[in-house]
Amino acid sequence: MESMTTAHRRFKDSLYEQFARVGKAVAAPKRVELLDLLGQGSRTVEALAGLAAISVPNASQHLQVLRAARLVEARKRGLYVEYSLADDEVGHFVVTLRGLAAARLAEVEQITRAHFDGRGGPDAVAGDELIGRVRRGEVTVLDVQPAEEYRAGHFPRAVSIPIDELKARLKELPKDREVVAYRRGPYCVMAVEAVELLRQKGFTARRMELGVPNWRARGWRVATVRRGAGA
Amino acid sequence: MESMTTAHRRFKDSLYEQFARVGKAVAAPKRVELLDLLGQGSRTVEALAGLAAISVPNASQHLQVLRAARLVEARKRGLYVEYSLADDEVGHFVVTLRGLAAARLAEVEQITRAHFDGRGGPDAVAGDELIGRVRRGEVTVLDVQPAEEYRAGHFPRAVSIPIDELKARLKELPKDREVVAYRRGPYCVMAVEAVELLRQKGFTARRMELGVPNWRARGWRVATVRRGAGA
DNA sequence: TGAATATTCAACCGTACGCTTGAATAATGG
DNA sequence: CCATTATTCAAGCGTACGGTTGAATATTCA
Repeated sequence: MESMTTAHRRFKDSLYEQFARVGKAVAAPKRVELLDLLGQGSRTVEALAGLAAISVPNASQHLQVLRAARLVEARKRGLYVEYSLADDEVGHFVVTLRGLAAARLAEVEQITRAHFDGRGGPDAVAGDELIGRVRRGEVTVLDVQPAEEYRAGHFPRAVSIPIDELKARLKELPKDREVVAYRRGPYCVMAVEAVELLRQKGFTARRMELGVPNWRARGWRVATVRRGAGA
Repeated sequence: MESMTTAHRRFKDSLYEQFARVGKAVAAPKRVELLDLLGQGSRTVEALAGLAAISVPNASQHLQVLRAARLVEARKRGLYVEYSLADDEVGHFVVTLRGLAAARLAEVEQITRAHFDGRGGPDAVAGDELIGRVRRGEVTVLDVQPAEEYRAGHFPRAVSIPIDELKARLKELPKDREVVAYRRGPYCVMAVEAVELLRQKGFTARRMELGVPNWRARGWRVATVRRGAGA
């Protein structure tokens, strides 16, 4: 019943060895962080080292590991070396990875909750107080979930820009209004990143406390029409 | 500009440490293979060890690593321990992982090509000879790509069953006819697995030589209608 | 109770990994 | 040409990992 020739075994072994190459690439926390940062755009080694809070040589060799796995590409620009994701698919993979971790590892929620509980919630804004300000046009609500999830239901008047497209579509957001980002679930990992990115780019940004399912639980209206945001 | 408090650093570090937990889980080739096998259904430790060609204790501790990362679950059934994927999302993640490796690592294609070139192609069937036999109803053509890719274009009269649903939907395939599976691209990793699974289950199965893009290049008709296969 | 069996535990070995440190290698600018 | 700067190379250190081997732990069945 089993056609388990040794040739077939060798074939499988070398195949899975390749698959594990990309697994190894995301086996180190700092490398995942680097991929995440690169998902927001190309950066130099020094910049990445600073953002990830590691030494420059350390960042360099992490990047070389990622390059060996073909997940990032290096391009020499003058005195600097600019690293970038090798492919959009890499970004999607990292998103999938984070999503799986968030879905399966209770620790992720626990850690995020502890962090924001400790700091009270200086950048968290309750949906209740928000809904009125949105009506008055004082604030832009940003949905950073994947487009499908947005379509399944979102905050009234929210603009949909998935987290991995945010960098490229920043110009769609008005700079003069505060931006409130949200993501599904009580621990909004993506929203945190979105807020950080927005602040880096000069926006006034906060994150929303609760996600879509919670609104439903509260009986809020959940729109299904797509609005704002072009391209 | 950077609100890089040490608290925030610690938060990020512990968060990415969690993400890397699932990275570490797929950093070993044999663990990826085990996940792949479990994607086809629950199995005992001994069965997995046999299929992956490793010792039972080795399989056991690999499975414990996967269990620590919450990717698999163990359920005691009598004298055996039955392992299974903890969630469908895990299966999707593995598919994404394989897909990324296949897309980015030329070695994957090279290895697969070398394997099937060496063995001639005993289980490979050319699309040319196939198209007539399909018309005559002598053979079932199986599209194991994700449903979206199927919708984007597929072999005439092909039945769509994504590889990760194949196990559950086997009964949709007629057992009396030969099954020819295919996947996009010249190296059909998924197709190979599908063929193996089908043969295990008593089907007569082969894989198709070329994928959708190649048909287009050859000017074949590529249908867009969904046919066959229910739920 | 006791034999049989599936799985896990525990100790061990060689290697690879992540990180640091200090020197070497490009590329730019005076 | 030399100083400067960004990056990489190279060596070293402690730890963790993948795998083997043999014993210990359940659970079933007689």
